[in-house]
Amino acid sequence: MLTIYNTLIKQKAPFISIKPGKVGLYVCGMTVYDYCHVGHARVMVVFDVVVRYLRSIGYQVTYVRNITDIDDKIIQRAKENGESIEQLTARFIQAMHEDTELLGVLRPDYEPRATEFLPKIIEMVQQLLDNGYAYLANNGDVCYTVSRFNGYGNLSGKRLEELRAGERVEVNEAKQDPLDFVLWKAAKPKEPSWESPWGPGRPGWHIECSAMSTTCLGNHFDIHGGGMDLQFPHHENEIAQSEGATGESFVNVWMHNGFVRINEEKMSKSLGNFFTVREVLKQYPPEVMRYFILTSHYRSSLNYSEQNLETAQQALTRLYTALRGLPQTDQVGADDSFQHRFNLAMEDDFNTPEALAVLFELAREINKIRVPDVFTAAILGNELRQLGDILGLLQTVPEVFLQQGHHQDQVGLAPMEIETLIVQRQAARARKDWSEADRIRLSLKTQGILLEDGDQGTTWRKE
RNA sequence: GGCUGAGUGGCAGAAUGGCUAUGCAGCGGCCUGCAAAGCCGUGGAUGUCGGUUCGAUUCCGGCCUCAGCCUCCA
Repeated sequence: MLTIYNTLIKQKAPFISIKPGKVGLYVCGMTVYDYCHVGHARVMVVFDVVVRYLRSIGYQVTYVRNITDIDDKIIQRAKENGESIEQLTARFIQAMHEDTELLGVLRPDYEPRATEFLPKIIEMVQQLLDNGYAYLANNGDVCYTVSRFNGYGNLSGKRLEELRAGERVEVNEAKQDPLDFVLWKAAKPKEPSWESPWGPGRPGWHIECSAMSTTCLGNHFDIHGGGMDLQFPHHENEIAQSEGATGESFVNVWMHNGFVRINEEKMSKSLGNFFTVREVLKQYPPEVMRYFILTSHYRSSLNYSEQNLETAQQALTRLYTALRGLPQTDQVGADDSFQHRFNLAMEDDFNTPEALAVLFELAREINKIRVPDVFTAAILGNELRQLGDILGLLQTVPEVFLQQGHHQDQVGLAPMEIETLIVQRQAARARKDWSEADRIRLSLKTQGILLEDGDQGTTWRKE
């Protein structure tokens, strides 16, 4: 039985989908004005694993991950760059697709963009006005009346009085209550705008997600996900808007992933301490980054460091080493104890560190049995690949992974040259010229190439 | 200030009211021409002070420390 931690009730609970066998999942994607950083990568990878796992246990998942392509930051960045908003967002959407593809993140079933949903957004704002949850402020904005919505603060565990007591609530004279938030912003000169019953303007920050999610998945759907920082106010406001407009319950399960940290501090745009995905991928294979993300539970924080990526590389090397040189087979083993334990880990709120531990035990079993019984080892290898696939790992040809090396931009010897040296060294070994054999091995090692003499001859890999 | 979460071996990171996580690193052995990889074995941990209990790292309470949210942020 799959259990998922639900932020709404602050505990794990058995997952029961609204429609049997089907899951509607919406994840807040990116605001596209810059490259993906490691924090974005974490959201993408974590929910990719959620989708893969749900599908692996038989659910038909409709996965929606939006793109926010209109907001203050985008407008500002486009202005700074002297390019149009369309050019800017197109560029970063393209970049995001490149990054996620490298990371092995499957495309969502729908990838709606805010600017494609203006009619729906306007309709929802009108519904909120009609239902008495919103008002037209004297500056032309349409604002949400937070105090009218029962249960505001349930998701983030905040109470209205506490929020009011906070010193950091923005002051805006047009709002009846400082906590009210903007649904529709009246256009300022030279800003992009759309026609609406309240004059030209553009959507507020939260409404686009309400519009996109309910359109793609219906007014009431199963799971909504995103980073912890979206819990408040973004998701809190989404609930207020959606339920206020539709009159229906919005989402059953809210999932929030933890942050990526650097030196015990949140990685974020505003702190400027972020690494972009493409920066990191210059140094490490994408699968290493993916593995690194999955080494901690999705709700925990994940500390970004070179050392942790190194360790990830080594760990993945161990798994690929077990897979290396196994004969091809389609056979499935009779013993499914590894599979069972893997599933126990995953159904416990997607416990990927525990699931990875099972993978290593499987690898040990393969290494143990491969000499006496290579056939059984091959079957176990299949299982390892299959389980790895649920995590989006281990789908590379082992030789390719092991020989691609550490740093992608590193120029080294061509494989042909390495093979030639290996042949020369074999000859030296055959005539017991150990010093020559060791010289070749050492000279390759200084170039990051490790030679390993095995039963089947000498193989090489990069350090 | 309010609220939330966390503190596990050298590092990373799970789990658990009593029994071996796992990976990397260390140590010993096997294997190897020597290595590497692999296998076997091994050392080493639960912030702190109390409480509950036959027994707590695990449950409860205080304290300390850290992070996050309360403002744009995945």
